[in-house]
Amino acid sequence: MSATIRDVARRAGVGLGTVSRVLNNSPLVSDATRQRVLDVIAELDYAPSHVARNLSLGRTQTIAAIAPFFTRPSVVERLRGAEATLAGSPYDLVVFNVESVERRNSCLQTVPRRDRYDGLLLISLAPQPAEVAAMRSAGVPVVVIDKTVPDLPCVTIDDQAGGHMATYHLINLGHRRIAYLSDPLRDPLNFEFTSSQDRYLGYRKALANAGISFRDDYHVSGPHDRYEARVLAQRLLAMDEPPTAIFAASDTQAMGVLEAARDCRLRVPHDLSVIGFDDIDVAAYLNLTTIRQPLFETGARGVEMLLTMLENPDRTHSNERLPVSLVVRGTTAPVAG
Amino acid sequence: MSATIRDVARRAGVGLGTVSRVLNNSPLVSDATRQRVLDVIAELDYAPSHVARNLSLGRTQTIAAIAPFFTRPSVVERLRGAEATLAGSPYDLVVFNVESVERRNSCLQTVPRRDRYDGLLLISLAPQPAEVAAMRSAGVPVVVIDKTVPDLPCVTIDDQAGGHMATYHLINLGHRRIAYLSDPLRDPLNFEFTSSQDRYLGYRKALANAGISFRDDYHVSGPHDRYEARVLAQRLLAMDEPPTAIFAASDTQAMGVLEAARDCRLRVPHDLSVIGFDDIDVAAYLNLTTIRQPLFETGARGVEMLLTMLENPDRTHSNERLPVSLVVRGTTAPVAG
DNA sequence: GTGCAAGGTGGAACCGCTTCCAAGTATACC
DNA sequence: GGTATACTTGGAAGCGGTTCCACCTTGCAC
Repeated sequence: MSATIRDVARRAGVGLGTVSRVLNNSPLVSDATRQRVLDVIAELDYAPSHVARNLSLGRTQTIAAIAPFFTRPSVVERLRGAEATLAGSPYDLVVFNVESVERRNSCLQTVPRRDRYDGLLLISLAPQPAEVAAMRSAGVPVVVIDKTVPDLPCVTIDDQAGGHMATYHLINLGHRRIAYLSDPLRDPLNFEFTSSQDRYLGYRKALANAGISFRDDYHVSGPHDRYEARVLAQRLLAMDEPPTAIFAASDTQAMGVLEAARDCRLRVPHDLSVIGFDDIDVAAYLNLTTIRQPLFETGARGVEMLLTMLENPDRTHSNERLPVSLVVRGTTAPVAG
Repeated sequence: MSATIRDVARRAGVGLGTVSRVLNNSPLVSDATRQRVLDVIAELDYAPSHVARNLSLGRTQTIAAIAPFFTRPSVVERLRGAEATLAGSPYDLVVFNVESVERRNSCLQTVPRRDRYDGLLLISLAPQPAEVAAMRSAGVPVVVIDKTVPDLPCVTIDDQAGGHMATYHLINLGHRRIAYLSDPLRDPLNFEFTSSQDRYLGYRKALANAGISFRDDYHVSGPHDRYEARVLAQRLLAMDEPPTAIFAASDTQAMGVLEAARDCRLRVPHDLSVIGFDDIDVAAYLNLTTIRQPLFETGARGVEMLLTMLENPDRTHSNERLPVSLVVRGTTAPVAG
């Protein structure tokens, strides 16, 4: 079908090794020979076989990314950061979308294979110790994004600080009855705590610092979903003593809260303050006050770390924590007198 | 490092060919031998090298997808459909995100290589004739999603019917002053017409059928972006004789229209009817009337077509057009008396 | 003129798998 | 017992690269 290195060698009247050296920019070729080989390559429209080269070199030039719920804006943005960073490298990015525990398990079990991928990016997915051990013994470099996993380099944000920041902002506005609406603190997909848990801790800490006692009934949680959040928020707003502000663990859930406020004919922010988390694209559109986390950057940084690990296998990598910031928009205001 | 087929053969006391036959479920192995080999494979925790097998078989087991603007909900949903369908196959999905003309060109030039990908999925991206020719001569099977390209199998929706449907819905509600807000009808990324163009034709046709004369100043276009759409809509609403209904070529742009309506203190749908296109996730949240197109399904269907092309290289594939439907929600209403 | 380092070069061996052919071993049938 | 038939089986060759070693030139110092 297509030309091989042998065709080039024959045509150029040189040996296989010489063509290979030209291809790999080895200095051990005379200029004249190099030019001749280059000419033949152009003439034959020859391109070296990626697969053959990889077999010979014992690599795949491919990085796998496993991420839950593709469609979540936060995940997409992280993926976008990863893709953008990889675009400047010779690596391909193959993606796996996880939407069930079965698929999570099968991906985590089958994907980390040294002969298939040179590196693995785990987005918002925390492997269990046994799975970490399997990855290690498979020899696949792994970087985790948006989760902290023992023995694995991680890129995270300071969820606790974010939770504190959000709550503190509300307290500063005079709110005392502040609810927290989140995902379940334990994540069925990961058998471990979610970032909602850390944001919760920040929330608790901010309350405590301000001398506001925590009310159990002001914390509600349910699936990461706008509709679920709406129902939860409706429940909060129907209480005898409803909160004057709601901190949602994600912008998506904050959207559900806004919807519930509308259902109850509450004006935001006059009757109810709402703050989200993530600063996804729509947050600006909704004029939603939120905690911004650098989504794109975590994806990009994760890939950077992975790439340096590939170049330098023995260097160990520590965790990195990217900063969050408060973005004040129009859904939070001083508590109504 | 890891065990090879030779290790297995030696250990099981059989030949290379026999192990290979066991791996490939060839019936030409006695049960006793097969079991022995299987035992050794389990014992050695052997897994055949993907790369080596691919080199030998002359394939890559990889499909590339090139898509513009990852972050657009419609693109993500298509990608999700593609990934989900591929998950049941032995193929990997590698993704390329295109956000500039340069990257578009470089992707379209470098990705279609037979030795790198077994198949190519083009999402909302239309190659030019020269590029199509290059793909053909490279021998890479290609399926196009959301664009119609001569000589290439395509999965599309009936944009013109959708445009007609949206406009007809508004006319039915008594609207006569109906504006159309869209992307530029010509797409800089694709050097060709966009789906906005076909929706535009449907819009024009519906107007004509109803005996409503087309007004040039009721058609505005700009980049596919909420903010741009907002500005465009503001301009429409500031006209001496503003439209009573706006048909936006995408839900994302419809969001900008809603925003502009809010800016102008217009109540939707009482003062202004708004209809979108796509039925992305947020549409339901915004209670947006829209034209639903099967995004996930186009991705899935595109992959299915590609897979059958891979199995059966000589069968030619025709284009497929998936149906759209009107989803009436709360942003359209009879024109105010 | 000889010796030697350094620059160029060819090609066998190898990466790990599949495939195909030759050959061995039963079994069946006459 | 001989031979045709059907299973099994081993392993060389090939997929298309890279690498390493041996070998050949040069050029330069002595």
